[in-house]
Amino acid sequence: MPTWTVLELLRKDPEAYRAVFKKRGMNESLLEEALKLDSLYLSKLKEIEALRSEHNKYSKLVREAKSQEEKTKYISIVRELASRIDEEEKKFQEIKNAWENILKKLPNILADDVPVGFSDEENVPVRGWGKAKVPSSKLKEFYEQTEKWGVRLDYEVIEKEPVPHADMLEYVLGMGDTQQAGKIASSRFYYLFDDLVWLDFALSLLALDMLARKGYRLVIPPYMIRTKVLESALDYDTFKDMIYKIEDEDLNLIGTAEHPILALLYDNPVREEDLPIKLAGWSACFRKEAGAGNRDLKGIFRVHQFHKVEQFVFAHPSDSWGFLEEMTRNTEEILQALELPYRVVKVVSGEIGLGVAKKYDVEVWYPSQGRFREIASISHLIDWQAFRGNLTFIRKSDGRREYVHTLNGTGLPTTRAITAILENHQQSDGAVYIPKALRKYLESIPSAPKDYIHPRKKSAFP
RNA sequence: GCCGGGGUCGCCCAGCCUGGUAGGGCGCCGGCCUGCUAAGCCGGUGGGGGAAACCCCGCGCGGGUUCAAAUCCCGCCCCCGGCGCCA
Repeated sequence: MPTWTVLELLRKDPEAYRAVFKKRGMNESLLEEALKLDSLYLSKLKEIEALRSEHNKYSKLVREAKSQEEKTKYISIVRELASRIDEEEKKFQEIKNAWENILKKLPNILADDVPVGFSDEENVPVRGWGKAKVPSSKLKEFYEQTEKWGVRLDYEVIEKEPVPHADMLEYVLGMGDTQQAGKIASSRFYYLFDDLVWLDFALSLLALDMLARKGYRLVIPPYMIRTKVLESALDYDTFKDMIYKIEDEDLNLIGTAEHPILALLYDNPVREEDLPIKLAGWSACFRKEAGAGNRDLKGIFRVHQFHKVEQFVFAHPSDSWGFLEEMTRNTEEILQALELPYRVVKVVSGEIGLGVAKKYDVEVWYPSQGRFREIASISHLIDWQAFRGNLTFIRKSDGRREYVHTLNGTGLPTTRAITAILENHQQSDGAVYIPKALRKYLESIPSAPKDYIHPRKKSAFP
């Protein structure tokens, strides 16, 4: 395999790597074990190679032997060696498996400017945008999530309590049904109706169009992938309870387009001059949301199935960092087009994810909750995923392989964007304002709403 | 699902029948030569270990036979063609 940042650091500067464990709040016994296993692996590897070398030497002599007598002699030596190699290889295979397993558990390095901390509340806001509607009862909370950190957002104090998105959806607009969906599927599923269907499409179109105009290639990926491919994308042990698996087949429903897009280069090297490869994917996403408990059970904020536009970049190691900023800006521009007030936070070392070197979350203001909620997340994985999935490019100078860098980021998750719109763009008469940037995607559709989504006239069904 | 053909280095292909150092072409990189954007010639171009010499591994994946497997045998995956079935 080409040089992997993590393995290189483990071998050349274990103490620097230990600092990563400390920052992430990880148990260092994993590091000790990795160091021990790696040196055991290397010494056993050399031992076996020496034996195999002997074996090859005598095997060659068998072929070149002049007499039958000589031949018989060499064959018996080779036989002897073969059985020793067999024995040693069994032991080595165990070591190798353990070695590979532990490599897959190792955390990525961290960027120098990742804040050290172990809870979401320590995430560091870096900037904000928009004009937030803040209920007078939530002013203190708003301050604590913005100006306290030196991040300024315009705001307007509202006296009337905002309607939570779930109530907007089901009772004010009458365009969602989570009760019946719960009955026929389970909680966290939903029916969306009428104008919200158009809104869902329009949101996808807006995000795809903005990214396509920035040079991102559009893609609809497979919605199911093999387990070993998924393992290359993430720390499978941690995530396996979150993933829907197809019965009797080695297929998993994707939780995000990130994974099948990443797999475009799975065992499929590209040429150096093809980098960077920038993609904007659209897919349905399926998530068990195990461990979410009772959080966000109402409405469609946290659901098992939704549509999402995803940004993905395969980058050259020499210039990958700029894309983290570029992709974050892209997300911000989409939210600005939707006129949604948001803040960007740098995620702390303890919450960043095993494979991630640096991550920004983008959070939209929810007036009824008095807090910013995550709508997007942009991560730089360096060569962590590339190592697992063997994602390489062929160096032009010498034809050798090198790992690509991968970055992924939310473009726009549509159902969550709908909740943000229902919260931020609700009017006193129950209608919902449609941001101007979305309108051109609705204009060509005669039955679609154009400037406002109005509550549905009551009828018996649903 | 059945029958047949196929999967070999970034791409195209040979080698398989008859087991014994994986070869050619294209592309790319470097060098040489010739002064002219060309052609020609030489070398390099899968992975690992090693300071290096060099050694080990690698022919879709996994097993087996053998002193020795790209090559023979078994299972699986994928691609192409034909047949069947079909929202």
